[in-house]
Amino acid sequence: MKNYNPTQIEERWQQHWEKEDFYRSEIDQSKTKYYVLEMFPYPSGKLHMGHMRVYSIGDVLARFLRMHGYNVIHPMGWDAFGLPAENAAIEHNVNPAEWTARNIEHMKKQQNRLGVSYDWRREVNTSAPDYYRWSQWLFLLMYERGLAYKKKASVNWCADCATVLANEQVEKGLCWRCSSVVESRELEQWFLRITDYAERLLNDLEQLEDWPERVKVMQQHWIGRSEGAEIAFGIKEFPAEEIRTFTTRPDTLFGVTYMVLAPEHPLVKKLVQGTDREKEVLDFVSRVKQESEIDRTSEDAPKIGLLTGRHAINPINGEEVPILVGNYVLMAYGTGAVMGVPAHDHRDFMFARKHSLPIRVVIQPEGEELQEDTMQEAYVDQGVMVNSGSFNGLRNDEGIKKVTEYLEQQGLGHFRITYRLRDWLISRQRYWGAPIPVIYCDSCGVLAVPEKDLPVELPLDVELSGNRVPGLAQYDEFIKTKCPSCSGEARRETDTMDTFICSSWYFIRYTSPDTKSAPFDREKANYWMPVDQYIGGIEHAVLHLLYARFFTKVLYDAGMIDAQEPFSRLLAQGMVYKDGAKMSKSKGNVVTPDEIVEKYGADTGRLFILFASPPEKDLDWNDQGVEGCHRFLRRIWRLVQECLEQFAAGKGKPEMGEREIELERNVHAAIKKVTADVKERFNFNTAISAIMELVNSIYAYRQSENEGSQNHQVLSNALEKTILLLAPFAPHLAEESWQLLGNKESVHKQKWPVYDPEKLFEEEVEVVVQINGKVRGRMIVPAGYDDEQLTAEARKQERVKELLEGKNIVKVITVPGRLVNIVVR
RNA sequence: GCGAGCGUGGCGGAAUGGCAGACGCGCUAGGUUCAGGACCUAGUGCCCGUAAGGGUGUGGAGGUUCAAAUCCUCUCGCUCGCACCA
Repeated sequence: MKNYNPTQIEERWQQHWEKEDFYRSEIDQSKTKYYVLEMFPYPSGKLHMGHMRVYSIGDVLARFLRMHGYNVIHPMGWDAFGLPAENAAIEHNVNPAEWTARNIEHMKKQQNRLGVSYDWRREVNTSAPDYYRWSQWLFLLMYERGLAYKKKASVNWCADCATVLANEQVEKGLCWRCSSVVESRELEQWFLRITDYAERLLNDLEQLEDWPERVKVMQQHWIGRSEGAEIAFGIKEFPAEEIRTFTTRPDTLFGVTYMVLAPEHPLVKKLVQGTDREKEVLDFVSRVKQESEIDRTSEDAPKIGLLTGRHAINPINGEEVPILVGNYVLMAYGTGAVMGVPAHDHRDFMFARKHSLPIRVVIQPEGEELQEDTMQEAYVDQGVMVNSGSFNGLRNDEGIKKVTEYLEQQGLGHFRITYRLRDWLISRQRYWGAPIPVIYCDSCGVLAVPEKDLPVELPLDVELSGNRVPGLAQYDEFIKTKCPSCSGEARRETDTMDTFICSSWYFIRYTSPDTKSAPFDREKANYWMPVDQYIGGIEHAVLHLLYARFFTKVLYDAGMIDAQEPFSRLLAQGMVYKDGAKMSKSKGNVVTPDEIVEKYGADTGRLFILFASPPEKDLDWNDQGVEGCHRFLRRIWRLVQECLEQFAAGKGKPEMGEREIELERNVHAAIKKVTADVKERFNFNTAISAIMELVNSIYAYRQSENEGSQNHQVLSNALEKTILLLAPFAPHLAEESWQLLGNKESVHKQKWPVYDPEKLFEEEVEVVVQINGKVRGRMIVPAGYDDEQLTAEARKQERVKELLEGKNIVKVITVPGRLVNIVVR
């Protein structure tokens, strides 16, 4: 008997599949399409277990759905631009382009060794000019549609990465990549107007029924919609000016006892100019501006405020209240000015107590009387309006509406919706990215690069001395250009685009990767899109997944695509851990896909990764668990070998006895279970255990009869069905076994087996007998027994008779085929 | 603080109102092999018991139900996300 030699088998089939272009996908209107997509990787050159997990999940689905007759598209590509390539380039003294190309080549080999069924003809590489010309083209589309603009603003700056970052790329005040503290800087930068899409990005989350709730909640929170009112306060000392403030609680307007401006607020300077407050206030402002995001926004940072000496006029009652400048007010949210209502807002309360500002209760809870001087905390809940002039006695939720309506009539305010989401800052002061296709001309101003001049190519002969690749601002050749309007001398924009732009549309490019005249072919895109099943890490919940949704909506508005959402279903796969910790070099607990493939084969690795845990949960790598899966595959191998010898040696028997019927039943039960687990729940772990149980039962059958008295037909059918069920999980072993069993066509071109409900029928079933809900016995009865027959049978049981002695039966509950519960007193 | 999720043997995990612990790992015993970490068989939640059997058991406390890991209320613990957003 031949030994199971995964390396040999896997290599042979991989070559075969590659040669045959086995997994190519073409438009076929007669079939239902299914788009399976795993998030494309950054080509670091090293495949890790997280990759192996996501590809294994995607590949099982792709193979499973193909066997179901779907027209499956399953592409792969490279998120190739970005900072790490630059850093690696310096470290290894190679050009980023070369470094990236080399990594892609290597990683592709690693992926292929896993036996993943990609259609490589659709491969995309975001750093290739024929891809990024379309990223640039899409930028220009945004520009034309008024969605790309340049403005000077306070932006996030990471000194370590030497570039600015989008808000989504700052986590708790730290750079998402290198974790250094992010500073704020005033810079002129390019932005995309994602805030124009805030409402749709929020509302359409509802359509995404098959997205994990937590991802939707994260996006919801990130968009951060609040309803309220914008209210204009006058300024006593400057009658021509006003301070606009946003509040969600216009019902508390009578409770305003002060006004606070953000340090960056444009009026601050004017308010204090020439007064004795000027120096102190401006010093404070410049001090706060220097603080890092993390210091300034942490909740335990003290709330500091300074009086400006000026006064705001409350539009509802004409009251004058002091204006302060406070470090906790953010210029970027609302209007950069907050009306202080200490009685009904936690922060205002703390701030007022600290700075001895007055507190006035204007909402009274029912059955309670709040006292300003004894209150321990703000009252933020529902109540009745008091101290509020003609609004007294109104419930405060009514008051929100009534006060705003009143202000609206008076021209002093209006309803307003504010979002936490801010426009997407896309300029990057780095080399390895798609250049922003913009030209500056002294006489004509800011100009888009004409479409015919795309792509604006990156210069490839870069200087590799120093500690970073010089940005495009260092290449005179690149900068110097002609103005497309007046043909005079002009300068190119030297910033490149955020790599998240490149990954915001790659899934559409896959549908028509060779299209030369547009970013994608409309018809092809509309056939394949949207992605039916997207699989990737949760870390992109508000980065890539929000940006890609935004891009898709813009393309929809531009009439380029019919889909309004890019990803119908999303599976956020869990992380891979070992010994309870993330795999890392410093902990010495790294296991790589390469070692696993070498030692056990790809089939074993895939099987373990899918078996160890459901896909959305974290997975703890366990070497012994891998051994177990390897043993299982060997067990199948041996079974196939032994059966082949047996089939060759004799005929077996034709009769269908009890054991044969049982084996058939197990086959059909396994088909049912595996199908449901994969299709409906993505529970690959239980699907695999069902296959294991089937294999166990085949072994049991063979053990129970000597070789001559086994039914070869039943046995070989069981074996074939096992192999078909195994095919998506262990594609190489399944293919090899399938062919050994005498089949000519590939196992991966077969129809998925269908179970026969009649074969599942059991003539006799075991039924549990309970007394007062406790299991007291079991009995084997004909499957068709009804309630009465079951009850009668249960009462015949010796043990039951004993326990019923001297007891009154209150009632009997039966669940046919399952249990009888006798309730006694 | 707000939001989401989770809590089941020695371990990964099954069971979504009906036999808790499928399947796998580990462990124990026996068999087999020249030998083995290979293979086969049996056992394996905990407690009492030689056994039959009994008790107990899904973080904790209560409740609904003939029946609860599963539904409800409270509570404890852990993980993740957001966090001065006016």
